[in-house]
Amino acid sequence: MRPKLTLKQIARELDVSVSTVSKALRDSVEISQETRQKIKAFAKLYNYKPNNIALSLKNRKSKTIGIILPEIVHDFFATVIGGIEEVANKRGYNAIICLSNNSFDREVMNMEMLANGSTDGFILSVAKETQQKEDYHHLKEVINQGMPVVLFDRIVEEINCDKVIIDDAAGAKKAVQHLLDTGCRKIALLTTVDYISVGKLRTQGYREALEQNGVAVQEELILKIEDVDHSEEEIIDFITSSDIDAVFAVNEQFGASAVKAILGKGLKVPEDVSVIGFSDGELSKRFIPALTSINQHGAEIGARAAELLIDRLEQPLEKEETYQTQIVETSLVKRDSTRKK
Amino acid sequence: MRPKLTLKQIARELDVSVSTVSKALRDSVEISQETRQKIKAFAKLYNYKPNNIALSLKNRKSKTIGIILPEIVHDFFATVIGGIEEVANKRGYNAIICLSNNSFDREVMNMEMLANGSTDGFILSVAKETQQKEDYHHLKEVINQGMPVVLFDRIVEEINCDKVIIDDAAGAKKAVQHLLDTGCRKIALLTTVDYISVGKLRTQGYREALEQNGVAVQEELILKIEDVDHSEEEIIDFITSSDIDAVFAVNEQFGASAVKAILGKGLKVPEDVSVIGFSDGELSKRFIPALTSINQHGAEIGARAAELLIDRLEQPLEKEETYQTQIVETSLVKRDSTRKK
DNA sequence: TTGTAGGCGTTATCAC
DNA sequence: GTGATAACGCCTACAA
Repeated sequence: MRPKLTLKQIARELDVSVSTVSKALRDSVEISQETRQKIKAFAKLYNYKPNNIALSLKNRKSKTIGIILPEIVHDFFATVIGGIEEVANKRGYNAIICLSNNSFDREVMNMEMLANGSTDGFILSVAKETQQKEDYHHLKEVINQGMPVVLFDRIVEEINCDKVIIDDAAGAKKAVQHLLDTGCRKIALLTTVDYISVGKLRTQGYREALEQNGVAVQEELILKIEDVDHSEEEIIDFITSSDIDAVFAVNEQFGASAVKAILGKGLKVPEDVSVIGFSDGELSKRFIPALTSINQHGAEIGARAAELLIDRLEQPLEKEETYQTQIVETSLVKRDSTRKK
Repeated sequence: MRPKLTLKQIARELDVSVSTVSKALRDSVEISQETRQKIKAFAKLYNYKPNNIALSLKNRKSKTIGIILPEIVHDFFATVIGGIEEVANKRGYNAIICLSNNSFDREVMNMEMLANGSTDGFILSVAKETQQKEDYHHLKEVINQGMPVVLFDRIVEEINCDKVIIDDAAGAKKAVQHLLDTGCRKIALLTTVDYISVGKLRTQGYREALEQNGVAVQEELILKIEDVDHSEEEIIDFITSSDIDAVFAVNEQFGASAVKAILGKGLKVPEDVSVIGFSDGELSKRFIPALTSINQHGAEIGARAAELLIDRLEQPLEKEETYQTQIVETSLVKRDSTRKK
């Protein structure tokens, strides 16, 4: 076992000073060609790599961005990570991911841990529990210490920072409009409880689309799901007892359950009932029938969030605090769970 | 904006020395009750948190474990992360995740970055490309430097370290046996190319099950899929032109595509053709029909890997190098894509 | 051309 | 009971 090589060891080995080694490795002209060659050869031979921790401490920056996510099983978050990593790596940063599992405490813990030097800034989507409690002291704290934060997807209006969101309401409108255009009138909405920002916005888009098309909103066609773990049962009960010709679901899981409920009722998709889900992930693509859905362009969101964050990090001085909110457009992906026009 | 508080600042503020502050905060009896109180109150008031980077540098350990995964869209890896985090947090460690995206270069980059002080050890599943190239110098390097590594799922036989695997071959046998027991005889296998260790093992289990039941293996019923991105087309072509009464797929995506192909052929699942997939994720659960599958117990794998790693980290001295390979048993989850006995 | 000294934030050791 | 000093690994003015 050979422990990691340090400058000091190289110096001792080659009988020069530590600073000579340091300079030589950074190709400083102060050092003679000869010594430089010798030192670099030695370092290469023994595969010297500077210690990141020491560098972070010295430079007071880690060239690392922290990503904190509520969960990871959803394709959406997985694609966002991809987008972040691509930009981050291109710009010389590394990304480390922590999960809050939708728990407020874990979110706070993770942030505190990473904020203590491990990370130069954050990209995060807040936990469900955090949105419920409306306790954002950890975000404020970090921002206050001068670490930039970029929120995405599940954002917090009242926090002053850069944000990347999708046009949730517009996306929902697009979905419902498509249902209306293909002849549906009794459109059910499967959504989350209101404290989830995106659920709320998508619900709003649903309402607007109906109203603008002169279709009355029927409150009994709206199902707000609280307990995601038992969403399927709830959805099946709801759909079995409702008279509908379409379903708009705020995520693809709910969409899949809706199809199951409809088929279970002996009806056909899309002939009798059309279905659209939000989030265009694996499930939508692989499902039978493949689900028409609203694509959130996760990679794009991640990429923009990363650009925004790194821009902030590298801006020499914080000029006028003009935080941006970038909006990524969603798009409708037509598949087999809705009718042709 | 108020930058992070340091010991030095507290010391200056309270007009004591840095070491006094340090000791007071760690409740050293050397310091008088009075000063201790005062300092702790101040620290609390201004929310002092020690700088992790400095601590890491000083202690030469980070209390952090690095997780490197080939991808994240698969539920399997997501559940493994959950298992790791739970154990890690319970034992006072944090976990940071990096993705290789199945690229050799990214895997190496990520390891080198994390190995430079950010992490005390690794838990990883190697990238597809790495298994193909059979280049494991980065693993050897890190182990050589005294950092423990635990491999799981896609492991490398020739690397000497702790491992956590599932009984891939036995799991596959279990699946195929179930198909045989429910009357299937012409069982197709949808697998990956051989350099993927788990694909190879599952293929082996398939063969053994057939042989032990006196059913001849028909090579033309085995499809080795190279390009996962176009797996669906390939699977549909294959199934359309094959005479089969069952499909065993080495992952749930392939299983879902198989069902689509079968239905497309005008046959029924499971009446005409049964389907079993490996990995019991969201897709299997939500699919219609819900897929019978082999559960890999990802959380259990993660938990064991973390225990193994932390044990190594905390073992005072490395006694006799007796690396373990722990095997987590899979289980068959019967759903609606296979017949009842 | 090379080396010395100081500092990033922390803690352990030893001196006062 | 308190403080100065050195060290973790690295970098950079400044001195020699």
